[in-house]
Amino acid sequence: MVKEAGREDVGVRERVREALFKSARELGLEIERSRIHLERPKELSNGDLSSNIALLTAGLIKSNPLKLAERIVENIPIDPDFIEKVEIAAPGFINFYFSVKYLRDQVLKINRLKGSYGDMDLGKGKKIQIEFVSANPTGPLVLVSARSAAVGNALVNLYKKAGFNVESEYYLNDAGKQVHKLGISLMARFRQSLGESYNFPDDGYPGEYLIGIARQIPEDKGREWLGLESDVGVVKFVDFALERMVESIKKDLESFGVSFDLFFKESALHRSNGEIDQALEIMKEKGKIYENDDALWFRSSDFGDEKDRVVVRSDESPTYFLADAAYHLNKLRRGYDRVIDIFGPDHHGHVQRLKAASAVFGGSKDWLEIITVQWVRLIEDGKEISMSKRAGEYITLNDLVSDVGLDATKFFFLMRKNSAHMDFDLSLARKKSDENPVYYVQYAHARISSVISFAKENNVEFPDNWDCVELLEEQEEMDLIRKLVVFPQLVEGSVLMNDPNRLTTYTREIASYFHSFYHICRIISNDSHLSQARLLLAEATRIVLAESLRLIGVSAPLKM
RNA sequence: GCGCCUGUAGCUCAGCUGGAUAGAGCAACGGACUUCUAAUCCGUAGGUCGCAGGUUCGAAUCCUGCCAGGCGUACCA
Repeated sequence: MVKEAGREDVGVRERVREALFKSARELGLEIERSRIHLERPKELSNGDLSSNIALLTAGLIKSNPLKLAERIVENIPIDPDFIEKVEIAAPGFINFYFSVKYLRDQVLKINRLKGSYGDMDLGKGKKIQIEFVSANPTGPLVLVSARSAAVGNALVNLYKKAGFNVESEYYLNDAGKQVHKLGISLMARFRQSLGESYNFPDDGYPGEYLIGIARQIPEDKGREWLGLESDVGVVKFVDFALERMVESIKKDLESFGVSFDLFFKESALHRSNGEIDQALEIMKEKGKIYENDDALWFRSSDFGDEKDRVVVRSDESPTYFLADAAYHLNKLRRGYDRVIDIFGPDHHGHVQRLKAASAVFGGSKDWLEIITVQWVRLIEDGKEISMSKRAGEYITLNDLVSDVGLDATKFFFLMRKNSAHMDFDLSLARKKSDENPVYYVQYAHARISSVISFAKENNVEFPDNWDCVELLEEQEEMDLIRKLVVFPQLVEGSVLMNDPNRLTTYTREIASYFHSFYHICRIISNDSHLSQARLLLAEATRIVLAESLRLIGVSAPLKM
């Protein structure tokens, strides 16, 4: 029932599209429904929805677009309670205006549906997995990972709202050379902690966090590990380091408000006759493997990759790529209808080869979608903060959150589209003032909450009879409602584009429209019916704002 | 060299997958609080949408070629 209502909102375009389609067909115009494009004009004076159907088709029947538009409009079957006015504008647009009744009804609908407003069934329960962050557990989470975390988390929320059955996952690279280096680095730190003058390995991880972890190793244990044969001993250090690193990454993500259904360990794929072997076997069966220079190569270039990729090295060890391919074989077997990977920019070279592997394993063309989130630069007082991962000097997720706060961090990351390189302005994010867009939006929510409690104190209650919305007629009221009713489309659009940034922009617009309304229209006044009507509108705004913020993972404070 | 991303107001960025007069925030300037939160509102100013072609009724958006920046281009992950 609730879902139906949400779908109907997205179906607004569908209703208009259908009317256009029927009218056009009456005129003998054969046009595919899907080609009838409806958009929201920038200028309110151009209506709430606009169609370019006449412009598109006039050429086909050698007619003037304006005249054709007129004919289409003449006998268009549309409910006047829904669309009040249909106008034609040069050079041939057909503009639709929502009726005032329709808009007022939406205020009531939002009040009725509350947080479920905008829920929809786009996904039809399809099972979809979103994998993100997946940073190597060889150090604390850095800025790009933080950005991926913010984006991934928001997408999980959005897909759920859109009716998908979503699982979130973190792929843990707990095998391979980098992890080995981590162990060696920890061993070095441990030796140093014993007072040995031990040279730290050149290609080790020099960050201070390993010094801290080294201190946690009980001295007798550590000495025992050093006494073991070097291969076996290093593994002890690897395991210790991994356990602590994973623990701290999980903790950091949790305090960032991001959780995962599963942390999938790469090592699970490496067991004998495990998925890595099977993945290779399938590639061989499909004839996509050949040998060269003692190594095994995968013909990813058959699928649009720049060149073929090594899957088994000449020393017979599997590459990272083969493990990653095997991981996707595993995902495929788990029966997801779709899988989304969120990559950092340093991994974009992997996109084609992974898609190639998925195709070989039998995944359909759209089964695997890869989103690339771009780099983040930190700016302070107008200058870039330089970081060196090599030297172990960098700002972590934790540093950032404790500096500017949880909400500002997420909000800032989600203000940009994924594919845009972003400058994170620390000085601005830090400011708890009107200059900071997060507080602008949160302030609107706090303000509404405050008005609602003020209303209660003054015995203005939410009405049982909702007829009072008929008193809503001011320009600011209508403009605000028009903004609110777009919410379901925003949810849908964010999902289709795999980018939550629109929603963030939207929260700023809602806040702005509300503030204007607030200044022009006194909410709690001597007119009790009008007060109730405006209270309903304020509450509807609060609901949409709170739900939008929830989706992007930002809190909606009652007071500020 | 090749591939991916980016180039829009002084700064940071939107621009709804081709629409109508290109929009916000910050910074600048001028106004608005004895009444529900001034962390707010209203107004002014600010543009060759990197450059050049092309596609069409119509281009910031699509195509081609340049220019600039970032990243990738390992039998590392």
